Amino acid sequence: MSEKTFIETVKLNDMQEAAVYKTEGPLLVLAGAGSGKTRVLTHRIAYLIKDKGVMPYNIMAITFTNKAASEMRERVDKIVGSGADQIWVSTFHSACVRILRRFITEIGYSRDFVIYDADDQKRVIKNIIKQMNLDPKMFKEKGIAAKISDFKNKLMRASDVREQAEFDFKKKVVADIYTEYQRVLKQNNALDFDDLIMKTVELFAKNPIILAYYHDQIKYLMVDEYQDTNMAQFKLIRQLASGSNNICVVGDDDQSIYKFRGADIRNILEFEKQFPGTTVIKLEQNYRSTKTILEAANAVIHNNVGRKDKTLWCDNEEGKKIDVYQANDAYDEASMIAGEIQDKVDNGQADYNDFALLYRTNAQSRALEEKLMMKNIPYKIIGGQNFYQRREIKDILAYLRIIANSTDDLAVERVVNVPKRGIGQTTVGKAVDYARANSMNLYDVLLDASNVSELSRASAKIRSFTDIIEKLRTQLAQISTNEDITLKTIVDELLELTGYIRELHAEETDEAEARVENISELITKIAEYEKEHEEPNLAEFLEEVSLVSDIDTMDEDSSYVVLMTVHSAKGLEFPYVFLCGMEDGLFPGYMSIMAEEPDELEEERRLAYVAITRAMKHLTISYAKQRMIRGEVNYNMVSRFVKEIPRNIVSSKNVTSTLAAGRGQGAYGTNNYGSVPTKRYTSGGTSSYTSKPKNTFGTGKKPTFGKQFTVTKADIDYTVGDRVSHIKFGQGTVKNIENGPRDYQVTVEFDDFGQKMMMASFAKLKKL
DNA sequence: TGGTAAGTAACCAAG
DNA sequence: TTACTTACCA
Repeated sequence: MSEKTFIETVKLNDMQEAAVYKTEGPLLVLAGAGSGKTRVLTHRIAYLIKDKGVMPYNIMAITFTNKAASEMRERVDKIVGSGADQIWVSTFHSACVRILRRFITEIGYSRDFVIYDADDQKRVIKNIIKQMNLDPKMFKEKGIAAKISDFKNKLMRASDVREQAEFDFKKKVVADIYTEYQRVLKQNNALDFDDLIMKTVELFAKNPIILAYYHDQIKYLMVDEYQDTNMAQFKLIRQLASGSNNICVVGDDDQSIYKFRGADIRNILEFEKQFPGTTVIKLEQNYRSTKTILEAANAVIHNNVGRKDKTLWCDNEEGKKIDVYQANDAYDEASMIAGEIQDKVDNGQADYNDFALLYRTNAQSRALEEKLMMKNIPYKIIGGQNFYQRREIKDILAYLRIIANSTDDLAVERVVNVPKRGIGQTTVGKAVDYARANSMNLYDVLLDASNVSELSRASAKIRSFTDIIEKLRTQLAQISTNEDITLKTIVDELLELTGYIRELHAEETDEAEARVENISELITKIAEYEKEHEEPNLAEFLEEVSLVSDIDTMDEDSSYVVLMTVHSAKGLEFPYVFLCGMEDGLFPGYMSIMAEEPDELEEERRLAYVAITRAMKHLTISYAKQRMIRGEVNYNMVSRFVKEIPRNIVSSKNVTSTLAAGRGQGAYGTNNYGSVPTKRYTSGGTSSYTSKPKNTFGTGKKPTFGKQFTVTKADIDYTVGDRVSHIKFGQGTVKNIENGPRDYQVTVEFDDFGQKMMMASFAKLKKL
């Protein structure tokens, strides 16, 4: 760290600076929440390029989401001006795809492989279980999929599992399923997510020359969110770093929250052992949150035993106390939150995108969504079901996959009878059997159906399917020569030939209409892709799509409240955070309370720590006295994590509403709180009980279709005086339309709900 | 073969 | 509560 010519250093503190200048050799940066680790990474890259003269393409940075990757690239770009596009910034998965697309033939796969998601995996496993005549009660596809994933994260092949199983019957069967699973994937020319990492490690292990090629390229390697890497990822990093030994990892053991999917905290705790000569730098100054929020976070996380000792501090203002609300049920909780948001926005204190609603489980989004919709607050739900996992989208993509890759049997199985064309289970079963018996691809069997006696009766129907595929394939082949044909026109044609949209319209339900909208969104995405790429390529599009996570679609510039799980929120920050459903049994989850190992509870506590530290200005915590879970009403106590927050920085309140009123006493001051805990764990046992279903106060309405609401200026086809319908409020008459800065403000007099003012793009009004 | 009714398992988190 | 599977009939 000799020369400090770098302009930006003025903005960095000593520790951050040290991390930026320590470019050679292994470096472990233990970066507490909000301590500016992204800033360190971006400045480090900028320093390498500007001051050390390192070529951008000699730098690689690995992140967990595409969003983090593109942000990093943007920020580096701002500092260095140009060349940032040549830095290899990507997620583990896309980096591996890129490597495998080039070299996977070396380990016996074909370069045009497709990527199977969780849904595809389950289908494959389900087929195998059926085919092996196993008891589906004992072998559930989800459980098996999780096991296989675990094995792969530990780089164990099926043969390794089998060896290890010895006389363990069940494990042996699992090994057999795993073996067959790999065979099917290979036959379908497919890799699953875990394969992407594992096969890359395998490739490098088998082929030092290829690894050397990457060593030549990657002189400086950086890894973000290192605490969440699993064993396979660790091996990969070690392989890549073994060339230059310039490896910098950034992470925080207190924010390790992905143990359940194989993350191994030892990767960060034992980094120094794995990379001798490591420099360790701790970033403990928080720039994100108020003193109050930080104090709460520290108080909570200090109850964990297995952690590297450190304490975050900050120079920021004291800030307001943390609000803790007791609500009667999830609907009260949601109303309270929606009300608070609306107040702050109306006062001009905040914009919608300053708010995040965080919860432990995706199911909690329902009540919140409903109340937000009631109040016309624009929102976006992140996670749960990803856009590309929706049924209609997967159907269309399956067609595209077949067109692009005829060996993808799974895709064929999925849509051969979608929309219905009279090809039933029996027929598909026969075709699958025939294909297996003759080691053919399913699609080739279908093509030849008229010559297969078992299929002759259905051959006309099968023909109607293969004709579509063949026609589209011909078009795809002409895509580069005939300028009238584009990916978009192929999809249009696909929808036309299959009648997919017509079917949906015929249903005449809101849900079907939402699906139609999703499909048009998909078409838009395809068109965008084509615009962005010189030589659009269907396989490449499918690949991009399969690696998109839901968080990648979040857009800070749009004005909406975001709803997501605490897991999804890792790495993000928001001025105002609502942490909902803080009840023992929900957060921490029932399973972790019951677990014998304290590890599980500690992971939940880290999760709570992550949640609290997302907040910049103010944190509101809420819990409900009763909550409906799976049709049963649960009565839970306030979360033990809330009790771990010092009382003097908490302001507890009761949510009063027509429903809660009269139900008596105070929020968490009186009934549930007990004494301020100073000891590690509060008294054991379960603090929640469940009653049989009884009358619920909920409205019984369900606003949730696939579609979500984002704010882009809408095209509106109605004017003042028109009759319109709203998804929730029913019919009404348009009273006024104002052209606002971002969107049209529409005032509608609803027949049943009175006058409402709403944003056009959000309200999705339909002209009648 | 496909539609509907009844039955049942699932909600813990994600790429 | 909801989504998905199984059972039975047209």
